[in-house]
Amino acid sequence: MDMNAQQRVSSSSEGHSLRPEDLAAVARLPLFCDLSPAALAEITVEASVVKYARNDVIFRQGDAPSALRVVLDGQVGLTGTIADGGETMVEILKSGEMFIPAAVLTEKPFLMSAVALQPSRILALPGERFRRDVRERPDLAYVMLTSLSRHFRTLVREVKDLKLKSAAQRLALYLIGLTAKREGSTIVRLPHSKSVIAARVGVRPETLSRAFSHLKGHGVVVDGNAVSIADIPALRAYCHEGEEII
Amino acid sequence: MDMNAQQRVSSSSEGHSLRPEDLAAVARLPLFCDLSPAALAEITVEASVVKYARNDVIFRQGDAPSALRVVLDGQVGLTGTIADGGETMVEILKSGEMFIPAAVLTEKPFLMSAVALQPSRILALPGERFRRDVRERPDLAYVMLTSLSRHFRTLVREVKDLKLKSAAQRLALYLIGLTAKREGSTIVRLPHSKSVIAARVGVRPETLSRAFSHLKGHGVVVDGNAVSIADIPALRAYCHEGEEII
DNA sequence: GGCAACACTTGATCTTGGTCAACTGGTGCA
DNA sequence: TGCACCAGTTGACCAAGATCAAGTGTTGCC
Repeated sequence: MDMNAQQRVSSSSEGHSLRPEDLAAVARLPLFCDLSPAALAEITVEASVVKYARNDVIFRQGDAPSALRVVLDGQVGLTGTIADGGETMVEILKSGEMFIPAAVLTEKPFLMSAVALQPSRILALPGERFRRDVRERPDLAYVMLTSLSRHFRTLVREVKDLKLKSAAQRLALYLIGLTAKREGSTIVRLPHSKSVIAARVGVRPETLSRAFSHLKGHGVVVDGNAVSIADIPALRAYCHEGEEII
Repeated sequence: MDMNAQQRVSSSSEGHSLRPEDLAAVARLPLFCDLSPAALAEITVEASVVKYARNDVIFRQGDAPSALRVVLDGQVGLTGTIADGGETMVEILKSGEMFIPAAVLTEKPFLMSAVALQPSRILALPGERFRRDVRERPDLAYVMLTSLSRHFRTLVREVKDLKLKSAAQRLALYLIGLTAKREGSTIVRLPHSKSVIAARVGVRPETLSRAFSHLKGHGVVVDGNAVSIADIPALRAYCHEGEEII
């Protein structure tokens, strides 16, 4: 919750702004790896990298979007807030993920605040420049379009899950997401504190606790932040996933 | 629920496919009005217009996306379904709105089914062709990107509302949306049956009824499908809208 | 070591919205 | 005219999740 312990690491004064190792890291991002090195260099001319400590606020809901951001290292949470004190985690981002492209492209105020959930390094692509690049570089526009399309579909799934599924089912889906493509039985490590996960799943921490104990009946055993899942397909079936299409 | 009473009105056999008046209608869409007439003609070469009767299914959740679609006339509902019988309306579209761009661009199965809520005329832009056009025409990619960005933000708002607001507040937001930009007091006509609105807001019809009577205490009076709102800013305040940023 | 702070859990109770059922009024149709 | 059907409302009850409160570790700090 404390503001602005962040630290600009590399900035845009002379020539190219990013340190070579940062540029290399950016080139490896799934997001930008389809772009030519030349295009990438162009796009990142005015970019900078900023470090944030845990719990630093990166921007606040309502702010004007100044830059498109990409998580280079760490974790970022996007939280929606409401006047009466309600708050929820809309999304949690990890390394390699871009955030708030829609706000930057539409030049509308942020709908969410961003907080560093872990010490993080964030790439910032200034909005004005980025919008110009998108207008002038078809390759960038295309990459953005496919990325935003994929992202859009995760949000549609989110809306459906919120309207149609129980807290325990949403938690199970979250856990399945953590297992990535593994099948059969697995042990996963929870990448966040349980209260963060609760906000992400859309329940209170108390309810998350109860949802976990409910999932015991479906082969999910929790020990601290290690979760073992006995039978992923069974868990998937429990939340009706895979019957409708992924 | 009955399938395929639809009727192809103009198709893609010889030369240009659309009737001139359809092409003119397409050119007027907010979506495409920034494109040059030449570009538009190109893009719509393989397009067709299909008519659907009320309750016709346009496509089903899980189907492979064959074409990007645009509502020329009528209303279309996008519903998400779950194996155990649960169903919800994720979105309702009216004339001039495009749907399922994300599924077409990513070539992934539909996450929702589409149903004509009213007799409708739907423009279909075949997927293969459309994807090629997007790749080859920067102007089209750019238009799609801004449109999808705007759309994305409405979904983010939806997620926040579902997580943070009560049924009555979501109904109030829906009503405010109907009033568009009007201020002060207004009377609006509900554009759908109440059961459709209930699914859209994310509650049962019974709960919608009760939410309406709850809103009486906030200056909302319902008579059939005419709704009078005494004080829009007050209603907005009731659902904490405008305090957080729109 | 001892104590405060925090994260999480568990239990009791309350609120919201869902479920089931009965009823009303309109609409279409025989 | 009368009847079946559908959309919507209302009431009684139920269930999921929130809230409030107390308790258990664990961590970090003096």
